[in-house]
Amino acid sequence: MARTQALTDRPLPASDGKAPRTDRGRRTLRAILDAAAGEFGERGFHDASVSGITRRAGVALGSFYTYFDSKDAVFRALVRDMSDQVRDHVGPAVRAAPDAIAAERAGLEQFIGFVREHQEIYRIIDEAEFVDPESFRLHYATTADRIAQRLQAGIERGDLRPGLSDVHAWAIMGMNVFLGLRYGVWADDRPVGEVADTVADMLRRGLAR
Amino acid sequence: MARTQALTDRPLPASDGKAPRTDRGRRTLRAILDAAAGEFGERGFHDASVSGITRRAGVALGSFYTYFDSKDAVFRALVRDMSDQVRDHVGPAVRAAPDAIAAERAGLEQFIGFVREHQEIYRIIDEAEFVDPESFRLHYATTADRIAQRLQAGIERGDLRPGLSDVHAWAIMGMNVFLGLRYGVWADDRPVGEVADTVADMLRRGLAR
DNA sequence: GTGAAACATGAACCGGGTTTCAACTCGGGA
DNA sequence: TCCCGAGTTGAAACCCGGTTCATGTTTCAC
Repeated sequence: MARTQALTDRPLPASDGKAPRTDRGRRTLRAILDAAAGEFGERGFHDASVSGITRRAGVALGSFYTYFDSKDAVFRALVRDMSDQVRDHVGPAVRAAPDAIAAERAGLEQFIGFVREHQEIYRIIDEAEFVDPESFRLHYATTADRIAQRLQAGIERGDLRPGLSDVHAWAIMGMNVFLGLRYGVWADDRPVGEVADTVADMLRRGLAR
Repeated sequence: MARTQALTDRPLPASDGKAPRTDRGRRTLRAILDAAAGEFGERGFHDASVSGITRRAGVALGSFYTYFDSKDAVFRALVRDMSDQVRDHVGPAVRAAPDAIAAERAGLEQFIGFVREHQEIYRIIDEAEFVDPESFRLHYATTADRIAQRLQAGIERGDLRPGLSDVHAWAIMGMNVFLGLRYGVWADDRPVGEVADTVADMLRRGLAR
């Protein structure tokens, strides 16, 4: 359950008015967040317990409430944090791609790779549909939006045919999410590159004979 | 929250050894299942309560335990039931399609249509990822399998190019699920047929210029 | 060095929801 | 008509985890 610090240096996501003011406090908050990712990832929101989080973090139960208002609040913080991590991990490779199809290929490849390192993101982001619908919506709406912008850029560069819409963006996102689940979380019986190649080929030429 | 009886006449899904033996019992079980679909669909698994289900069903709390061993058990029964309903609703149109791309188009069209009538399906099947992972896995694995079989048939008929694999099947399923969420549940700002046409075109020719 | 603010602790409180159960009613076969 | 198993009832036992809070400890600016 390795946790990488996100690339950009955001303030640590505590509840309003509960941001730590000393290094000691920042360390404790970090420990709680990492523990929460583990606890929620393994047991799901409902079976996860605040005392389980603090036990993993090696702090007292009460310390949790120094930084978060509730169990919901830490979950919300985690969802935003993971959403940002995905974006930061996928972005660079996408921007470095030579053309639009290659960009989508790179996006998928990076995404599945990220998922293999952070299998808990499915349990956390998907469960947000029930625990924190706002964050869930936001995550997918902005992701689809980024894809739509890339498609638009591809059209303008002449890589892609005109007339692509948000429907295409949502289709691509859906593919990526399910391929990540199947080949990143459930099993790794195919190399990431092979899956990405297959999809890139499908996006380029379609399936017809 | 209309509920259609599934096409095939399966025994009503009670817990083991708790199947009703009289008509009166079958009516009560049916009422509990329908109420459960409404309750879980509106409030999600953990906010839903057994007393909420029995209140909706108009039966006493204790009657619930005549038919189900636990809150988990009724949820499990519901997931399988909805999974079967989707299959039964989408199947006929897919089989009637003239070629492989048309079949996928029809499948998506039917699916989004079904979702618009049964928005609770996402709350129930998606939440199964946490409440009943076995059913969740089963639902998506068998769905992907059916798509893979259709692709294979399409290849043999000469509609599709050879070399399509389970990756393509999972990609298509992912597209469908997310398009159903976006254009079936979140908003209906595009006609179902338009979404289906867009995807069919994408599957046929790809996105490249 | 000192004091005040930040931080840490964990027992106890508390509410809510699942499950049990013993008493009761219903309905259909003989 | 009578009988008995199937079905119904809802109060209460039971369980469990989120949250609070009074007390003790650490940090750091001055």
